[in-house]
Amino acid sequence: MRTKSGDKRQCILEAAARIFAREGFDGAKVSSVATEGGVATGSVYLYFQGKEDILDNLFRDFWSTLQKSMEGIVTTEPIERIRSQLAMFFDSLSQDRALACVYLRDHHRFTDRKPLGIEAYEHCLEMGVEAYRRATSNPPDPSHFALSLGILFGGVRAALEFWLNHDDLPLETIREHMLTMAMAGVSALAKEKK
Amino acid sequence: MRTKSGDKRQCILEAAARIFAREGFDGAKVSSVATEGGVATGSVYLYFQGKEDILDNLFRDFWSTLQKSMEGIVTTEPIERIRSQLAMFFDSLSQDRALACVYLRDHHRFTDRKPLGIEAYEHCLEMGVEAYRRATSNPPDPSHFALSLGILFGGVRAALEFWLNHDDLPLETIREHMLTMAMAGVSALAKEKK
Amino acid sequence: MRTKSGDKRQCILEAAARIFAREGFDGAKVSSVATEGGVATGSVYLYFQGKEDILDNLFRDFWSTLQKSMEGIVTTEPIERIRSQLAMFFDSLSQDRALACVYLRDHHRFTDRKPLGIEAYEHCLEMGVEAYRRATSNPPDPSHFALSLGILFGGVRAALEFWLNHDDLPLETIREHMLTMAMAGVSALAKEKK
Amino acid sequence: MRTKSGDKRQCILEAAARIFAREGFDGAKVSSVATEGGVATGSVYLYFQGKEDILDNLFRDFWSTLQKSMEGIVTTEPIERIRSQLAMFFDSLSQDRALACVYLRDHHRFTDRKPLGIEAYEHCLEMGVEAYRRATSNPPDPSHFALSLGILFGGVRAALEFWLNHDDLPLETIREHMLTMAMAGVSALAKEKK
DNA sequence: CATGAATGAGACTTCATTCAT
DNA sequence: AATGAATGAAGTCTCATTCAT
Repeated sequence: MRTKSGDKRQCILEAAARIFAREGFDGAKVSSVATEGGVATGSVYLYFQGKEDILDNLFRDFWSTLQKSMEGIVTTEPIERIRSQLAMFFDSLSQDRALACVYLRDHHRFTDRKPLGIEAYEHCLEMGVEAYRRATSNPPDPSHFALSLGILFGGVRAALEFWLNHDDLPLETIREHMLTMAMAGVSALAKEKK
Repeated sequence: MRTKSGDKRQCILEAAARIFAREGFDGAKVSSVATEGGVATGSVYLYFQGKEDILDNLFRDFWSTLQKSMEGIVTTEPIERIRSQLAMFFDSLSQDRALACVYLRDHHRFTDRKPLGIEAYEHCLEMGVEAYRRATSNPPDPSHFALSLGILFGGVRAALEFWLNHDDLPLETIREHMLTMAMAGVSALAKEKK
Repeated sequence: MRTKSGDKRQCILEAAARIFAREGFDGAKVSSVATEGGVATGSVYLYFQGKEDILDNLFRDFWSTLQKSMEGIVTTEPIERIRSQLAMFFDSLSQDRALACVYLRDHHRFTDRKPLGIEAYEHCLEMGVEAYRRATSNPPDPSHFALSLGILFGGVRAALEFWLNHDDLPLETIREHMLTMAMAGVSALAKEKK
Repeated sequence: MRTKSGDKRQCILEAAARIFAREGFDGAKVSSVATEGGVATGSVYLYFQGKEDILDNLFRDFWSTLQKSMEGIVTTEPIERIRSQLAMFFDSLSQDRALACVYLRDHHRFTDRKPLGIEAYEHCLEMGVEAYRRATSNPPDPSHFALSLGILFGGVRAALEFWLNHDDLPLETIREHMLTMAMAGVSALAKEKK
């Protein structure tokens, strides 16, 4: 209860990110989250349905923010759009170490269980696919798009993992490195498809 | 005297892979693993120290096998070696759906806690770095190598995840797609470094 | 908010004494203690670290009480002090059948593992040794004191065991009998030392 | 299987004494006993009904031996007989540290559960009571005898406990000390009764 | 007789969730 | 709304005993 009740929800969310990052979702105790958030255990259940719901909200908020950012991309040049999207995904996570940690470790949790998951997530995916579709002038095969995107984002995630586990390279370097590789991959496909 | 059948150990290991794949490591019950393996709960502890030890062994075996395969690569051409390594990694996992599932979800478990983890794993990493070093003729910066490799393998993992979650693309297609993108990334870096 | 009632702690402690008395420490189930105490199993762990901690607290409380009683002894006559101490030890235990039972059976548990155990226990010992020292005017040999005291208390314990196992003699009789024998032993030594 | 099969039983018994002494009866694993005895786990069950039966046999053998010794006492002088009996009890146990340890810690186990316990034990008790009866010329009150004997043996046990836990006094000293105190107690009662 | 792998019941403990205050 | 004590279901691991060899 360190601030006015309005952002207690936020406190819990942030505390959860830190605790989940440190202990893993399964290893985290609701009571630890509460303590870290300066709140009583029971209060957590005033704002969330349960432990799982906290994680869902963490992800929902993340994708929501990301969606808004993505919608701000102005370039219409497809390749450039993809690049921006990857960069934004990278930047969103690299801004919050704890969240990144949780996302990289546990994102399968919401991916797996909810094929029809979070709305914002779906939107982001669509934007990605859309950009991808236009980057290649070929007959659309949605599966291929999804696969390519998946691989690209896999690369971004790996870059972020590297960032979390090593201290020897500056964030900016990692980012550029990743983008270089990713865009090379995109180009390769764009060319191949022709 | 009944002899400790090595085959029972294997049963447990395989059962564990299936159960871990379905329930996640934390969600999996040792008793479920035992049942799935056609063994009494207590027997699990004859072959493994505990739940965690099963996972470790699963990974150890995986890397061990992979290491042997990798050592069989004959090409000396660096780029070609990298390609082979990525392919082998992909192939090892795509051969065993359950194991792939576990690996993709929980590999951070052994990565995180044991920087100096499994020997075979270290060897594989070294081979990767070595190939990478020779693929670029520049002054060696180990960090960059590790980063690049990490990104590449992140891509492979993502491709495998796609395979696990979708049924619409044949494995072979996914594999080629992934390799194309990965090798494009490698080339881009090789060129850039010059 | 329900407040951690100190009375619940006491309930558990008393229940534990009864259960430990009946089943022995190793044979006792935490769940039985909880049930006997009218509490949920998990609640036991709100008040105690674990099963062992309950026993420790049982003993700690016992020695604590005994220490306070002993400090109330006013006689300065050494022989009389010893008599009072033995009587008090006897009386403390004979007041609580269950505790006596536990003590007589399991006191080695805390004696063995904690040479530097409970503070109150140490104090009681010191008081005993001190009285003993003054009862004999000879050059002090701490080991002999400890041995003599040990034997005396062994006798008290045996008397209490008799009380627990037989119903044919009134407590008071047992007490006097024991004190008579004990004090005879003390006198014999006091004389011998001259 | 370190010796010819005949004394395998004895091996197990001795191993059990050592293990029980170290770990306590409840803490001891049958498999540890087997290992310590140079025997397979299963073999233990060829010679004994189960864990408990080993303890029973340990005690049975002890009392059996003691009984034989006691029957060899020649003095007819009652006081002297009591002294000899106490001494014999002390000597029997002080000859085998492990057994003493077990006896002192766990003798309640067979005392408690078997009021009509081991035959040899009963005989020893009778001999004690008989000597005691004759040491006092009063109308017999069996309960008093049993109580007095109990107290005396409690003293002996305490002396042995001291011996096990301290190294600073020679066994002989402890023995004499104990006997002096015990006999003083006996005399006191003999006198009082008149 | 001997072996020791296999069994499975059962114990301790944890922790998500509830609810009295 | 807030609290945190209380709950009790459930999971990991142990170990006495059995039994196939």
